[in-house]
Amino acid sequence: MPERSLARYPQAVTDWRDFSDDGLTPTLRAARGLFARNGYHATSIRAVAEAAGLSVPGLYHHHRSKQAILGALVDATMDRMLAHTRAAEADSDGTALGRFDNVLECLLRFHMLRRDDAFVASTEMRSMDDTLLLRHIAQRDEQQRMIADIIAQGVADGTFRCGHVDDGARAAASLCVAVAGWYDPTGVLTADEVVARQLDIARRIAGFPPPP
Amino acid sequence: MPERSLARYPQAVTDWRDFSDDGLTPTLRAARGLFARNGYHATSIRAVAEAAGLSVPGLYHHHRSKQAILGALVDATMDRMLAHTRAAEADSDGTALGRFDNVLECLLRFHMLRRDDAFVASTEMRSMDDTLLLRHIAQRDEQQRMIADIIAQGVADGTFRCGHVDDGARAAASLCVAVAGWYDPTGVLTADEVVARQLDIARRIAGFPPPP
Amino acid sequence: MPERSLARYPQAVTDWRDFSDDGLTPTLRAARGLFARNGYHATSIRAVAEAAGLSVPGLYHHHRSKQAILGALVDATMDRMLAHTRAAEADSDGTALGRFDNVLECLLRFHMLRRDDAFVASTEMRSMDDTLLLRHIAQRDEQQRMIADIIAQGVADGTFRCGHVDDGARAAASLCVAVAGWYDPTGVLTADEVVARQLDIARRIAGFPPPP
Amino acid sequence: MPERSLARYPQAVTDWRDFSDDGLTPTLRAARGLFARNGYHATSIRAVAEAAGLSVPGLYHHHRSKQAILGALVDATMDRMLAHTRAAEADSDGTALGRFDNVLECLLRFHMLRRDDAFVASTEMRSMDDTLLLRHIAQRDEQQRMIADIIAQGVADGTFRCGHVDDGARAAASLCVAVAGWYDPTGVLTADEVVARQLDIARRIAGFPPPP
DNA sequence: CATGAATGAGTTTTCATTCAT
DNA sequence: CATGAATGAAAACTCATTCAT
Repeated sequence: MPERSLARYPQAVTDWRDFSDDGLTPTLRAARGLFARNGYHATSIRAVAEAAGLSVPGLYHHHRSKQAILGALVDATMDRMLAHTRAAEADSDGTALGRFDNVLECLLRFHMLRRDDAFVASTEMRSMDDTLLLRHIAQRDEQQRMIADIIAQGVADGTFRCGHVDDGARAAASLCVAVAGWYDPTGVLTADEVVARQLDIARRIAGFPPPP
Repeated sequence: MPERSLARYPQAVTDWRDFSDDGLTPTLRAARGLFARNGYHATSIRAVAEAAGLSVPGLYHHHRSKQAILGALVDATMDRMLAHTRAAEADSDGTALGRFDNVLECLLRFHMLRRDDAFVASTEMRSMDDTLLLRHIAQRDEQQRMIADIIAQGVADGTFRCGHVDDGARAAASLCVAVAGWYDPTGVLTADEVVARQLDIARRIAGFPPPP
Repeated sequence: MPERSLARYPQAVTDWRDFSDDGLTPTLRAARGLFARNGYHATSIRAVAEAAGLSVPGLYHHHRSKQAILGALVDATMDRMLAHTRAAEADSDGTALGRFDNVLECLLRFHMLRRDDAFVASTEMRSMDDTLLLRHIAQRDEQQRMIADIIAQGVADGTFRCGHVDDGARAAASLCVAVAGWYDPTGVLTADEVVARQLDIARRIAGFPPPP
Repeated sequence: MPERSLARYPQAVTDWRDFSDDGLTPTLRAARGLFARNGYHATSIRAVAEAAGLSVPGLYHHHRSKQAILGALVDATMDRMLAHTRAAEADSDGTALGRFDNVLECLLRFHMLRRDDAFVASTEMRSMDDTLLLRHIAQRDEQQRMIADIIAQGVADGTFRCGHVDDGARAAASLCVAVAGWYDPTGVLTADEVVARQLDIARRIAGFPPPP
């Protein structure tokens, strides 16, 4: 049974830094690559089937429509993102800075290592039907609320200085999302170095260290 | 003759804060709206013609292809963005902070007031043919270099503290681009308030004020 | 073994007015309903399987093709129609009017009570392959010849007055067939009342009572 | 402009016996033939286009969907049928028998000479969408009411004897409709002879001449 | 510039049917 | 018989584009 359908919530995250297994079926992997490179509407179902090594009706055996493929992809992506960032937060020391660093590092790695998945999820919002879009937005907002909560803790205890917590959280999240658009795994910088640099920027967005 | 084609470089910018006139033909205005809402590939040439109040052959009288419409739109957008940010910089007091504030405020206003234009230009890169894409990237990079130069000046004279100038410039530029994705002109905050908040975040990205 | 395949000729008819048991397998019952409502070509084999509570390969276990399903349905319908009308005739007093009334009443009840079966058989002639079509036409013609013989007897002995016996037989048969298209078992008239009214019309078609 | 779209109501009928001009566009003529021979669902839009000498998109230039083609065909058919039967009635001497003979003769000729049109309209009711079906049924019912009115007049003045006027009208109309299913213009009988025989049957259905 | 007509190549989706297990 | 997977062929329909008038 090669195309096991994804459970909505993946098994427990053991290492929140590990994104080596994408957990996707061949079909979704094929769709992800094509959607990322050409866009949803510029990708034909024929091309997806071909890339997945299936005939067109074979593909429809697994997914009832092109939109359903996008849905499965986006759901898997957002589920994984939330599951990992939650694990990262749980793995922290509980301080504002500790939580912030873990969650932001996790988000950065996710957008670097699951580049195409993340790119599709953030780029194809216009291509999602209403129910999928609502689900996606809800999870995106949940992610930002998580960051906002952390910043608020830091502002309260003096770790951060940030006038508008929600704006800061959005900017920090956007910073991570943007990484999926330019990060090149074959580039000169190591992944760790990229993470360090972007995390430094994220900290400044949150107002760390606070000026005197 | 309602559809005067755009000169490649618009007339001199008299007020870099003023984006009230988009300088677009009805056709480009129609295409912009549809491309922004539905995406390039999900927009048919017929829909553009209809929204522009033209017949299909009439539309082809003005633009030789669908791609040429995207090209004209993107070119106009990037030309205007660069022209305004250059004017904003020239209008500054020449200090690093003065140049930074003017350029970033200009970029923010551009992405807020020319929302759809900016959104299409940044979203439809995958839909651009090679020559258009190169042109677009060159102008985007020029814009980022401009910011990087300013940050570098500030780092040199102690105004900013920023370990990696290029990363900072990209993050600041991305911050502005992201605004086009969420800014709602009918929202509760005034445009000036949004600009102030985002400019504050941009300054922190550049490392201002520098911690002791 | 729920899906016993039909013998070509059903067991002897004990009561020619009784159509309570259609003698169909679940598959044929499902197909009949869908063919009647949507038509043969608008009905998918998957829909038939689902309505029959079978899997698609399970359905193919019983019938070698979609066409074979139609064939089994039409054959069963025509066999039953002929068997019942023959029984009705045999049950008569042998006079022209007695034979006519019995046969026509039987035909009318058949088209009312086996509505969908009759409707499919008469409506889907265009969907039958050559051999099935020939079989169907042969049985339909046999039915009409039966009526024509009866009318001819009545014309000969003065019971009926009908210039063109074959035309009359066809018109009488068509009258019955048409009933399957409009009869509503939930309507205000009882089945017996409908039979009486239509039989009256059929008699007039045959020229009974003859004008002086 | 080869494909003039049909006005909903054809020009005034000058000779209600004349059905030589079908007033159809080449597309509708092609569709009519294929729908009549193979049925709506068994006819592909490709086949219609080919038979009409058009490419597939060329066909869609004239009709927005396959259903719209059926609609145009059925509407034209029913409009023509009603227009001619009204003209036939108006052309009568006003007596019940005169009206009846004219209207029924007209209906018979229509179903003989516009065989395929009539056959499609009566056979493809299951393939019509709701609005088209309602329109079709309304016109069919109007036709039957016309016949019922005439029979009622004849029953009132003693010309006809018919216990249930509506049943008689339906049977008479069905008789005509059935003709489209079996009439063969190349057969041995002349059209006039067929009309005469069937009209004779129709009169008997209405109860003419009344038995003493 | 509008109208009207046209088209090759493409789109997403469904069909009847088969086969291994 | 069910499940699950598969497929060639075809379905209805749309695309960007062109051309004559």
